[in-house]
Amino acid sequence: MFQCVFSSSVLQPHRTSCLFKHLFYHSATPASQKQPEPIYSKKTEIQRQTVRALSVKLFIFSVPVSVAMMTPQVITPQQMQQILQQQVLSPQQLQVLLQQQQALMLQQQQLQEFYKKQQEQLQLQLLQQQHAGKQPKEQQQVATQQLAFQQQLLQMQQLQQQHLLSLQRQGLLTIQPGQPALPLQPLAQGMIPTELQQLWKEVTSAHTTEETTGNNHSSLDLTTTCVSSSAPSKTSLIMNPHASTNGQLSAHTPKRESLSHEEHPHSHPLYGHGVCKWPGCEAVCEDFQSFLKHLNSEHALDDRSTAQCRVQMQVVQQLELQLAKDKERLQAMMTHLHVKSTEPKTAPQPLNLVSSVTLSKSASEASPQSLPHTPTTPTAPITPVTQGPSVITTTSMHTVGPIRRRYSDKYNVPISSADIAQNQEFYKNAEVRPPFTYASLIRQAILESPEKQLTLNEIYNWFTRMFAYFRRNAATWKNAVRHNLSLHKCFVRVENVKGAVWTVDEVEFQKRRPQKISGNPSLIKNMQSSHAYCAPLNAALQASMAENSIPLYTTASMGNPTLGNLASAIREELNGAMEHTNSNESDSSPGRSPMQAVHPVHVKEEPLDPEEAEGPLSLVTTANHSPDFDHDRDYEDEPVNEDME
DNA sequence: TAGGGTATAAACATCA
DNA sequence: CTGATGTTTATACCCT
Repeated sequence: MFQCVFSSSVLQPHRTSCLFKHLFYHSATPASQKQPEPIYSKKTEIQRQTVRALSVKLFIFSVPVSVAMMTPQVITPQQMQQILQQQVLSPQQLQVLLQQQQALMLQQQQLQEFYKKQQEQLQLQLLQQQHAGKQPKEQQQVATQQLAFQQQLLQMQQLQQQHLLSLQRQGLLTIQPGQPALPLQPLAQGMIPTELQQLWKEVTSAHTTEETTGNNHSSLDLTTTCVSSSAPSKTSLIMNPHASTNGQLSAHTPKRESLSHEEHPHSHPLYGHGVCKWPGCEAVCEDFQSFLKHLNSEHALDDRSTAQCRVQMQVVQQLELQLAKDKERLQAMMTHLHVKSTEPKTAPQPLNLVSSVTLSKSASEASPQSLPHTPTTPTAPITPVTQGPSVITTTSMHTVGPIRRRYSDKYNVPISSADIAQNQEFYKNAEVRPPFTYASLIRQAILESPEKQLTLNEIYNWFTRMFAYFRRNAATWKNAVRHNLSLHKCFVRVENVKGAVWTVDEVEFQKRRPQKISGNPSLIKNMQSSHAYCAPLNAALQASMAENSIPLYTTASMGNPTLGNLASAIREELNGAMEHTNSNESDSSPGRSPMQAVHPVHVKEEPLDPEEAEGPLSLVTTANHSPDFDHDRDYEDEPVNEDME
């Protein structure tokens, strides 16, 4: 029957997003034994993704990725996720890569130091020239030094290119020529902080005086402006060789071109979609030739270009700094957790860096039925086929049979936001037990209904529709559903014409969670930052994204179905919260239509289920979930005339 | 260790 | 009588 219902039912995915928010706290790996692995995997995975994202960004900023420049469309969060998820590396691989990266950064830093000195010297000389009159000889010297800069720059960029290529080879970066799926350039643009963009304008307009009047202040200003917290001593300059294609240094241009544009002779990191990508320029260039012309004329080696390069350098440095920090964190996490995780386990558990974050519905879609009956593989979900050799730690859990799942990690191991977003589709197709309590699911089902009320059978249907897992063991989970409906006071049975329906009494939530944040717009942020399950995202992805002015929600709203869902879910949650904050009267039973003769057969007075408590906007509060809400549920039947005829 | 929360199982009642 | 729907109790496990 349920199979039938499931297969024939019409999905209503538009409202399901909000479920996962609510239920998130209840998220837990229903494993019956404690498992450090999932913890390790999830957090480390996110950290790893952060490092990866930073690497990508870093390359975007520092190494022109020609292909990336060709696709100026806005990168979608999904694509970002793609970027983040595509590459699955073993910790060992990761370590090697990190070491490589660090070595490279070291080299780069040394070069930067060199540039800094050279630059200061150059500025000093320029100053002297201004005061003492221009001497052709010195000018030549300057030019020679600039030439040296260029060469050094080239070396550095070559190093980066090599590293990039090596990364690509190892699968860490998947920037493939002609792969429009990963338009990175917009990402890079999006990452430029707004202040930085402002800075570009300032530089563009006021560069000359700054650069000429103070040989040291200008760079400092730039530094402090765009890098608020990083070492301001770094005034080194990366000069784009292309900025120097104005003649005297043209000899280097082909060399560089050959580096990154062999395959795409007309692609240029500073040129994309007919627009000059020089920071702050965006001049329209019909073709590549005109672009080159523009480049040579407008972005020649002068003070302005120098200053702009400096700014770009700061951007790169900032990213490098962040990358280094995140790498460090990741290393520490891996080291720490690896040691820990191997301790309690009998068998050394491979690090599951492929967390559920990487779950894609593709796997489940591919063969949902072919999956072994694993009712107990909670959040160690069925891993997508795409995982390949990566290690999965289902850790013998999926053979335990239909045992009771324990949400041991309920408050400790948050599912990442990516999980939230992906869960919806994932659980729809994969027979993975959703890490949510029955009560939460029931509540969600009811709240998603147009009338905010469902019959028992409709609740059943919702379960089977939304979760492939509930296509099995119907007797078990249906019994549980009924049990929960009866047990929890927040579920109110009302009789209408058609029969009995179940509603959710949101008032009970309010009673229970007086500390709930009321509809404060900033709540979204708070929820994100403070809620346990959002922590990983904040700490890692969001940090790396938001700090670079990638507005999570803006991005989400740009079309990513997953993050978009999250955003909308939170919005929805907020709305629901507001709705029900001022709705002590109106919407205690949301779907209650006036015409329905409401006969709450069973008035349960105290909300008991903590799951319910996380009603709208209880994200934060639920994180501090205290189990003291469940008192006085009255088991004793109040003889309310139960007119269940 | 106790208490609370949840899942699971099952007995029982009611009703169409 | 049977199946669906509810209610209640018992038990186990996990977490705080």
